[in-house]
Amino acid sequence: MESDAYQSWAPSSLAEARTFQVEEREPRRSPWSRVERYAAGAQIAVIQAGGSQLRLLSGWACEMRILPDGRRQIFTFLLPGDVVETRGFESLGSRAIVALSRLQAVRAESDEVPWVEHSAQQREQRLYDHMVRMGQLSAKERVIHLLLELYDRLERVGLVDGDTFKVPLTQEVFADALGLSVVHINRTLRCLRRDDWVVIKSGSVTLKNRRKLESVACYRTDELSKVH
Amino acid sequence: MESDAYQSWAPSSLAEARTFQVEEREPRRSPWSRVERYAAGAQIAVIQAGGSQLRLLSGWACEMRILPDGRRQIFTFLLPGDVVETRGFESLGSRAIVALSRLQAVRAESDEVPWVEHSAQQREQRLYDHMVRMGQLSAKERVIHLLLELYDRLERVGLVDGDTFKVPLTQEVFADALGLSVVHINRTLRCLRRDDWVVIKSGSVTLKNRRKLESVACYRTDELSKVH
DNA sequence: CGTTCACTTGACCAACATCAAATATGGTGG
DNA sequence: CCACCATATTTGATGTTGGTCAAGTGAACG
Repeated sequence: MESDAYQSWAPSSLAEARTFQVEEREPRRSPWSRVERYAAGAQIAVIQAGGSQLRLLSGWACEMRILPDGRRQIFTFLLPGDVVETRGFESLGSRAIVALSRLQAVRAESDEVPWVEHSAQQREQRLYDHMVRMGQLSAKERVIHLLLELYDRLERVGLVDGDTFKVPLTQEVFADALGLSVVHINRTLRCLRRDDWVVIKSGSVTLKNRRKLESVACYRTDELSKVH
Repeated sequence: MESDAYQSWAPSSLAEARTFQVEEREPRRSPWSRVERYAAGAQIAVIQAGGSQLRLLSGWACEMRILPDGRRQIFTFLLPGDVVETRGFESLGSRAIVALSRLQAVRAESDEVPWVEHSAQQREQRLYDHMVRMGQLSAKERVIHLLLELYDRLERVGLVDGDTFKVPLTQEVFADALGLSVVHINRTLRCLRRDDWVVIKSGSVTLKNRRKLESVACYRTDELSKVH
């Protein structure tokens, strides 16, 4: 299951990406009858008024909010296999779900209910982890902690190759997620590279010595994620 | 409906407050048949294994996590009228619910289901707001933003007197909630007092000029909260 | 090849943390 | 009512983290 080529995300275009674009769905070889496709930067949640749920097949998205003065906060990342919660979005766009790369998704079927619920639980768990990151961890810890989470989640759906995985995120997206400036994200990454803890190269991340990283960042593999 | 006298919260005792204490329930004049009582610092969630829900009658609690190195993150405050979520706590204590003052609570009845769900939605909304606070706002903004949230929530249950309300929180609790040091919380409060924006005196908070505070802190009154 | 966007780096500064100590404040027993 | 204790608040001095501004590099794309 190869994911789509990652496409860069123009942050300037994102702010006014109120117009979503659904590309033509074409059957292809995918076993899914109704695959929906979205372009990077597309806002994909608001259209789901009916309260139905989408499951991501490939590509990344995020939940975010934009403040009146332009500051952005990313709440969580949505990865292949995740179910996109679209309930509750009637309550005025305090959150938006935005594609971070090209995306494929399908409607969740009724026989997937347990999976959908499990996904929702994990998502809530991630919100708490993310709050700890931003409230208690230093910049270096935050980056490592987030990378470990991404590793674990991608590993679970078979998207990790050894200790390396693809991350279609610009440093600006990292900054908006972790509550840091782009410049400081950059310096932090350089540090991690210098100490040979994490190798980041054009969308590819390699975690050396996972154990050490876990203890440095107070990362605790979440029990819930092992269910199922 | 006068709330209980607030009791101070000993942070040191909190960490090891694994033992909850349920005081004797006495009928008193309260109209509730089965009122449960908790002392300040008591951990109240873990005992609810059945997945039933408690509704707070008086007193404050919080959801929090303690990191292995002792750092604490408070996720949200639970106020009178709120429903304490106790589902999902089987998933190993990644969160604890702790009383911040003396507390009274009752089991939620089955005819309260819509209210319970509404409370859960609001709680989720608060988690997002809190992430924005910690990720994007400055110290001054964070404090104001939080105080505005508390004001709105207390106002909804009739616990605001004019522009003044009681807050049974130490500055350390504020610090743990907002991801700041106690010292800096203190200095920030002094600033707010100096500029005559907020008056804080022994557990009482008065917000002068709410409009200005809202715009300073990027506070947006949440539409969801007006439902019901 | 010029444009755009992401990444990188340096210089500088503001926000916030840390350490230490002094000063309330509230609850207690006498 | 007072003295005492523990905890909370306040303040100063000082250091660190991370933000801002600005400029430059590099890579992708038409």
